[in-house]
Order: sequence, then structure tokens, then C-alpha cells
Amino acid sequence: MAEVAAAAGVSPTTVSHALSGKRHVAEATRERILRTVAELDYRPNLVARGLRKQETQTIALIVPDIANPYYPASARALNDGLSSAGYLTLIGNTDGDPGLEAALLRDMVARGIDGIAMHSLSTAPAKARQIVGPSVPLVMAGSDDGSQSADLIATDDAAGIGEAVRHLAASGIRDVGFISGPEGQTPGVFRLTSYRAATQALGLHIDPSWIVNTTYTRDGGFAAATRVLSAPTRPQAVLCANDLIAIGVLDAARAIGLRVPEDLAVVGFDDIETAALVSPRLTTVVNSSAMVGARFADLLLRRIEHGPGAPFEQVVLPTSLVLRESA
Amino acid sequence: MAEVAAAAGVSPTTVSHALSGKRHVAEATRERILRTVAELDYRPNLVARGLRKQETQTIALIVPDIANPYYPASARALNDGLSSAGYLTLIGNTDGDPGLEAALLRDMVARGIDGIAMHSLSTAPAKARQIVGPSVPLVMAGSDDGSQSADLIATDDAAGIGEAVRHLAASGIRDVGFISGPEGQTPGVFRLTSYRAATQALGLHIDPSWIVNTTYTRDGGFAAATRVLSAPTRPQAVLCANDLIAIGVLDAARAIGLRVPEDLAVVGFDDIETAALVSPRLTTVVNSSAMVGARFADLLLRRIEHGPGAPFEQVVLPTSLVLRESA
DNA sequence: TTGAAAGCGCTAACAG
DNA sequence: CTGTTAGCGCTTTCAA
Repeated sequence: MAEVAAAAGVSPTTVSHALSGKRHVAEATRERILRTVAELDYRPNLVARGLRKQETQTIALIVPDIANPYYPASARALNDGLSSAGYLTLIGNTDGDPGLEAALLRDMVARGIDGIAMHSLSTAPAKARQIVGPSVPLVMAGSDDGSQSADLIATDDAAGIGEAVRHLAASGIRDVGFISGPEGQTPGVFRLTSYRAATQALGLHIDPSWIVNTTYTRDGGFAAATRVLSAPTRPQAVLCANDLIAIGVLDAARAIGLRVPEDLAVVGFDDIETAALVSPRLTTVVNSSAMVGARFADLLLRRIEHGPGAPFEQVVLPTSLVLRESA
Repeated sequence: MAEVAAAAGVSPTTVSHALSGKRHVAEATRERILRTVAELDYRPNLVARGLRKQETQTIALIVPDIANPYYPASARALNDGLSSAGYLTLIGNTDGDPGLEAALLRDMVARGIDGIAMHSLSTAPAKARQIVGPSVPLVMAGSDDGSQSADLIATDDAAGIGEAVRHLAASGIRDVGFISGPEGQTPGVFRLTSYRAATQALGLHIDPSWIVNTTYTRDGGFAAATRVLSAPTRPQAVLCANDLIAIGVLDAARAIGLRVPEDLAVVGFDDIETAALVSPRLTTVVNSSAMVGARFADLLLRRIEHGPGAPFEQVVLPTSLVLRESA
């Protein structure tokens, strides 16, 4: 920048203002500066600008695993919602590990990011807020501890799962199992709770062996289903905490020789693209990842604009059951 | 940092060294400093460190679209290969637009990233190098202009496509079409070339109407296939520039009432997870996205270590045909 | 309409 | 074994 200033015969201050437009610069000087900038191919150093302005035009996206098909759509929508404001996305994978979630939150703050969007599996908002400090814009999805310490995006799990259970009951199914994520991890726990409530509301009996924890993966679903389905009293249907698990259940049903949905009805959660592609096509609860990403962007932008003082917002995304072939 | 220094009764320099370990600090002082750091919950400002050291521990990943199922695995593998060295990934989506590709390259450099990994659709290595300057570590995949201006990751398209064409010919198929990506975009052009070479080697005739350009999406594949398959002289098989296109072709075949593979054989490219899940399961050329990400990390690390002087490397990833149900 | 000077928070000579 | 000083490249008072 000093070079540009020298070449254009002005002070660095003026170059800065000519580029930022933050104060008026005489038309002639401005043109001269812009020409010099082009000639010298000068590009502002954003690290220096970030240090000085205490804002980096970067927002952090913390996810369990970007390779899990649920998250990329969220990442893309977040990016698109923020790119017009000049933000770029810095990404971190946690695999749901509480230690990594915490470490990544700290690291992101140390990097001076302007906001954090987090799909949390193990860290509650209060804990996350404690780690990042009071002034960092923080929006979390999939986790609500009632602490009012971050902007929140929730999914109406109860509605979707209630709809699913009623749909099954309407087809005469009374024995419904649930395959959740790792013990204690959100959002599985919420969905499990919704399942308990929904079955109880219909007066359905639940055998404890029908409820099982596993990882949020296809392999996890396969392993869990293999256990549940080979028990003497297997359920007629299983609800799954996400679609990946449900696809694993489909695998297991095929391996065991169970027809879906005749012998076993399967319902997923999320409606990732693949859900409509597997065979049989998966009946699932729609929980749009792209919608979450878009809301991340909205809330972050609003929080950045209004500062830490404004009351925290909570948006709850609707869910709906999409009927396909598996149930 | 000044606060910590004051509280611990030492100079900032000593605090810096106590934390970085770059020079010896007396055990007692070090312990005192570390305690103070913990008490004050001090966290180094990485933006300031970045400005001073001219390195940000950040690498850029530029992809056409992170929501396209091919790229997340690459992103994850890149991240994993780099995270132990303390790097985080800054992501950019270009949609293959040359202008965006260029703009993103510039922006990343301005942000002082320590290296760039790019899945390029429209920008050749020479052009990218010109934009980022001579000293920025740059690894590109899917694009080679023979200019020796960046580290390169290539896929052995010819081998995989040759294998596919021979497999089709062995089943008695002689009329093979090719659905590519947008005109002129890599990697479609390379694959199209490989297809021409492979069919010619077997003496197969190609009708010009069997070769068509479209976007690298399921919808693109559907639209293109609808055109190709409704022509009077439709091919017996189509090769596709990627799996998403192939899945769209499957959709189109179903819509038209063509049985796959009996009436139409379909071969994809990439072997994304979904390829094995669709019905019929997709026969495709394996081109591991995770492998690309891992190589990105390797090459970037090596380049960062050795500096811009070392000769550019080029790794070519093997491909292989995986036989499933669609061909 | 423009400039001088200070400073964001750190690290690396240089010096002792 | 430790401290002083300078400076990374910007933006923003303050002053003219």
C-alpha cells in the first residue's frame, strides 16, 4: 500500500480511503490511485485489515463430518447466504467428539472469526457460549438446553415423528422400535424422546430391546438393526434418528431376508438426497439441511448487525413425513 | 499478552517464547507464565500472529460446489491430512464459473492462506498460477495444461474409460454414446477424449448425436439423456462424465420406458457413495474423491515445506471399472 | 480535501 | 536466561 501511495504521490491514508470509500477523495486523485493500484496489481492484505478492524470477514462452520451427506447442503446454503456480504466459511469437523468441539470453538475464536455456525452433537449452548465468550455471534443447530445463550435453530422433531408413528399405526403396526445415535448425543436424544411421547400417546407398548444406540452412519444402522431384528420379539417397524442409519437398516433387513415394508417398515429422518434413491425408496421425516444453512446465515447476519445485546432468537423448522416405499 | 506478561512479571517476549517453545525459558518462569495464562484464560490472537509470521495456518479449498456429493469426501480427507499440522480449511464454491474461480483465487491469496487446493472446472493451471503469483503453494485437480505451473493431481481417465468401453463391447454393444459436462469444462473434456480414443481403438462407429454436453448434475443428465434417447438412432449404451449425470440418465431411461441394462447400458464416473445405492446399482469408473483430498494434503504439505523452488509434482490416480447392475 | 501518527497483537532480531 | 525494539500492513483518530 505504501508503494501505491508513493507511486500515486499521496499518503497511505488516502489510498485506504480511495479504496474503502470511507471518506471523500477528489475525483482526480481517486482515479490516479485506482490506476496505480491496477498497474501495480496491488491487493490489500486482509490479514492486516483483519487485525486492525478486528473483523475477518470469515465465519466458522463446525459440523460433525462434512462427508456425512446431511451437512454439505447446509454448508452450501450458509456460504451462499453470506457470500454476498463478503464472508467466507472456515470449516471444522468434530466427529461429535466433545473435546474436539470445544477445541474447535476455541481455535475459531482465536482466529478472529466474525461468527460461528455449529451443528452440535455433544456441546450444549451454555457450554459453547462459555468457551467462545459473550461477544461472539454464535448460532447452534440441533441442541437446546434452555439456557438462552445462543441463537438457536431447532427442528420440530415431535411433529415429524408423531406423524410417522401415526402413519405406522394407521397401517396396523403396533410394535415400533427406535434406533438412535450415540447415547446422550443430540439430536438423537430429542428424537428418541419424541418417539417415546408419540408411542405413548397412541398407547403402544415398547419393548426395551427395540431401542438401541449406534453411530449416525450406515454401518451403525446395519449393526444396530442386526441386533434388534434378530431378537425373538422383533418390532414391526423401526424409526431411525437419521437417514444414514435407516439405509443401514435396509441393508440389514435384506441380509436377514426381511421384506421392507411388508415384514419391516423403516422410517428415516432428514430426507437427504439419497433417501429417494435407495431401494426401496425411503419414507422419512423431512428436515431440510439447506434450510438450516440458510437460517444460519440469516441469524448470523442479524446478530453481527445488532451486536451481542439483542435477545437471542430461536427458530424452529417444521418437519413433515414424506411417504415413499419403505413404510 | 501484555496482561499476561505484566501479571507474571516478565516481558511479552518471554510469554511468547514460553508458549511457542522457540527459545528456552527457565522452568520456574515458564510454569508461572503457563499458570497465569490459564488463570486469565488468555488465548493468542492468531490474526496478529498471522500478520507477523506471514502464515495463517489456513489452506483454501476451491470446489465447484461442496453440495455436489463428489467433493465432501475430498474436503474431509484434505482436512484430516492437514489438521495434525494445525491447518484449517477455508472453503469456496465456484459453480465452475471462470470469473468466480479467478475471484476466489485472488481473495484467498489476499487472505494470506498458506496454500490452495483447487478442483478446477474452467481455470487452467497456468492461469491460476498467474493469478496467485509465483510463491503460493497451489495444487490443482482435474486440469492439466502441460504448463508446469502447479502441483497436479490427474486421474487416469483413459484407463477407466477404456476398460468401460471394452466391457460394453464384450457384451456385444457397439453403439456407445457419451454425455459430458459443460462444453470445454474439465474434467469432461478429458473423459470425452478418452471415450473417442477408446471407441476408435475398437473400431466402433460414433454417431454425433450420441455425444452431448450438459451440466454435471442429475437434472443435467436427465435432460441430456432425454434428448439422446428419443433420437431415432439411439445408442445401446451411454458413458457419463460423472455419476450424477448417470443417475439422471437412469431417471430418463425409466421415464422413457427403457430397461437398464437390457435396453440401455449406463456407465458412470467417480463412484460416489450413491452410485451403489441407486436402482439399478450403477456400474461406474472409480475415481476416489477421498484419495484426491489426501493427495492434496500431501502435496500441499510438501510444497509448503520445500518452498516454491522445488519442481512441480504430478500424481496420477489410477481408475478402475466397478461392475454393478447398470452395465 | 489530505496527511501524520498511533496502534491492532503478535514474533524476531538484537542485545545483554 | 531475559528484555528492548521494531515492524508485519492496514485503518482511524486527530489535525490541518
